[in-house]
Amino acid sequence: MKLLVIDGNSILNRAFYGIKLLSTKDGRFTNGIYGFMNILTKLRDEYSPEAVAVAFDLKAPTFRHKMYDGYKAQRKGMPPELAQQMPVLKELLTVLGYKTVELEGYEADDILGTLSNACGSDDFCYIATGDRDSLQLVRSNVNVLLASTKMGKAQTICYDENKINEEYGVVPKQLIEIKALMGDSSDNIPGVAGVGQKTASDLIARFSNIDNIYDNIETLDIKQGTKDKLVKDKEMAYLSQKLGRIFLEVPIDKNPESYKMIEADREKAAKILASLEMFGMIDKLGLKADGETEQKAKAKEKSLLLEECESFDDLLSSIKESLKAYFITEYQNGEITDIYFSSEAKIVKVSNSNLEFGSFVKRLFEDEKIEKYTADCKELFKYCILNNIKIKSIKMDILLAGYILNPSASGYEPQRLAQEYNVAQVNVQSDNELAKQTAVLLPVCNTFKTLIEQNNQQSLLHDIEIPLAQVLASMEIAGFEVDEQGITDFGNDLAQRIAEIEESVYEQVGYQFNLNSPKQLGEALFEKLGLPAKKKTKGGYSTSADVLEGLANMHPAVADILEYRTLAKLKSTYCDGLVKVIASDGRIHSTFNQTETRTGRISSTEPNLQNIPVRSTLGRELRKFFKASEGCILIDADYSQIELRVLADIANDEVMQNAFLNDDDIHTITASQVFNLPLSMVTPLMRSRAKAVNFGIVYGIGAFSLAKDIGVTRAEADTYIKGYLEHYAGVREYMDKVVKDAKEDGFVTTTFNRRRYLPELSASNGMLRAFGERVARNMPIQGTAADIIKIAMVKVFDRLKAEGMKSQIILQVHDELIVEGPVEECERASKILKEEMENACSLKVPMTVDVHSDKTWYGAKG
DNA sequence: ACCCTCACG
DNA sequence: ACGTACGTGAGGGTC
Repeated sequence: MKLLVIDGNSILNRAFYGIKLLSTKDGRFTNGIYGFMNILTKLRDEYSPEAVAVAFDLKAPTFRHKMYDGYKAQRKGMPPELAQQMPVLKELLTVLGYKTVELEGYEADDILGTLSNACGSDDFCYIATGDRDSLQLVRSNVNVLLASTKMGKAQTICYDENKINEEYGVVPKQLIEIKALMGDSSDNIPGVAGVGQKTASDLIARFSNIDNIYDNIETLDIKQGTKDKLVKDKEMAYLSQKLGRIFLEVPIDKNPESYKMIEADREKAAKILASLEMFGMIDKLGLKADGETEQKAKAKEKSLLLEECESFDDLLSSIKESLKAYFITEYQNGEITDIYFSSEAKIVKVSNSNLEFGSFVKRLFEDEKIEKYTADCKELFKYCILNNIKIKSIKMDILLAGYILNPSASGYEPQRLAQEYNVAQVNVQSDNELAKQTAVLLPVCNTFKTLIEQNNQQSLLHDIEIPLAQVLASMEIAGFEVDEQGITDFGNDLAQRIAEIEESVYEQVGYQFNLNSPKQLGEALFEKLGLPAKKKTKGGYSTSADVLEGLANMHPAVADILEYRTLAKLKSTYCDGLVKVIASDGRIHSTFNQTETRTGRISSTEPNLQNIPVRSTLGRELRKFFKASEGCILIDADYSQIELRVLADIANDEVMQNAFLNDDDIHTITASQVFNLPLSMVTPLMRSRAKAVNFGIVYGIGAFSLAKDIGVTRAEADTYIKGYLEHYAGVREYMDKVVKDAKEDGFVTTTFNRRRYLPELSASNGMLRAFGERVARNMPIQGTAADIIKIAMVKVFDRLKAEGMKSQIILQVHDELIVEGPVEECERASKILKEEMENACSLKVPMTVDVHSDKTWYGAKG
């Protein structure tokens, strides 16, 4: 009989801490159960046990507590987020046909020991745990599968007798003796004071056990100091031995046969998993076939056929009957290879195999009466723009809708969405991946339509995100012209200066090392040069710029290192990095991701054009190489203080609104409020501190961080914040209310109904909860600003098109739009930008936009 | 794969 | 006692 015994508490703990907090929409935490089931299925697949027992600890004190008051004394109980998952896990395991074992007065360890001990020579026992204590149980037919989360990835290492000898140099039973001497701080087992892992292992390797040591202590060849320690704590050593020895005779059913898995109650198991929103797990455990809900049972009858399209005309007329086209498109090198259409009855694959295909696509896409339901319309728009097709009536994009419904999801593939939203599964009689994705399109579209309406997010989807996808598509196609030679030359100049600095640093430190390695740099600065190390990171010394700045006047090498860092960053990321991605048209075509950020902003990758240097004089130079093409000009339009204006609006703070209505300088006004002085007495320093407070407020602020940011004491920072909230009473009220509402609702929203769920708010971990609260305060502000510029982008795009202009948006940087167009359109385009951006929506304060134009980005950026 | 650092709003 | 502002992406080092 092959038996698998699992330390339930230990594995659940590993699972819980191994992955980030997951919760259902109504706030029940599930990450522990999720991780546990993953580990369990992995073990089951890998070791195919015939019987499985899952052992649990109970809260009640054990025989060890009676033996020693201090046992596990300082150990904290499990956090409620984990505790609440425990009964659910036990029930789930039971309905899945696994035996759970627990007994008052004993730990899970003792149950593992008892069951493994009961295994005879015909049996083999695997013990799965995350606790090294169980290694003492290993023998010829008992192995321990030790779960660990090395490198963030869950893995199990199998320990047999050899492996233990390799690692500890002793036989498994001697591990008890080692623990007797060294103790176990996590269980509060004392051991012998002053004897640690190393000494304990050496002693046991030489003398086998503590009896041998204590019986012959006078004559043994041990250092006198160690001997004294051993003698002094002899009693503790024997107590620790007792506490550390796993008990092998727990009064439970010891017959391995009794733990054979029984038939799972599939329906119940599927129901539990569904209530935990673990639809993927239902699949993984194969619970679907006869475990569906009624809805799914209906769908089960559906198993669609995959057919090749034979006649474009026939397909088109059948689509015209319903006036709805559900399809997913596959591309290669900008060309469509296949389109998969789904209907209630079948999946039809249309291949781009002959000349008729182009006209079929055009007839379909341009037909306003045919509603399009699809996934990833940005790619579709790109294709249409490149092929001069005016696509109309996109009614649904489940990628964008999925993002709108939950911007924190880890992916938006159709099948994943189908699972996550418990949509009826539709089978396809084919292994074709896209056909499978297409099969769920129709039901997902139907579900999403309802959900989007329930959340009142129709406008967000239809008026903002779907139209925006076309704008982003055109921006990606347009790209941004750069001066390749200019960047290369700039990079070469940097390289020269970098080499000089490198040389100088090596000379000052006294040896060569890799300046790019924070580890080696830390050693050089804090060990070789002996500079005082203030901050530490997980890996060692922190060498970040703010630490180095504090050391700059203590050693001349520090300033060199700071300069090296700046130049190396410019060279590698911006010179080398950008030159690498210049396309054959001399332009850089970034990808704009519309479903990446949790706040509603877009992001830019390969390359990221949203973080081109601007703050430093030298870095800013790079923008001289971003230029308008021949005969064209760049127009840069950016919102002034958009986030604070949004805050003034949604917090309904009259003081702040008045400042914007009067077109006052907001930071100066804030300074006069915070420092309680007339405007005329605000100094530049006060203004800059007030500016930091304004930023801080938007981010959800803490006095500590503000103090660090502007270099004042924590108490001073605290007075600033207090003063701020006193004068901006509306802001104070908003900040409290938004957190309170978020705790009730489980999510926050922007003015345009974009949502972000915040399970962190119900965490018991104070840090995590505080994070949730800051996010609750920040997301509506950052998100509303993101919504506003998206609206503006759509309006600008439509206007430029409607007026037949050649000018087009080529980049967005969160509060800034860059348009490229013929010089002669400059004036008109500038006006359009300003108008549409300022009037994208109406807030209780004006939104002002600054517009500049120039041949290069450097010049156009005001 | 993850950490550290640093570029942007 | 501990860690500490929101949102991103990229490059280089380290394990």
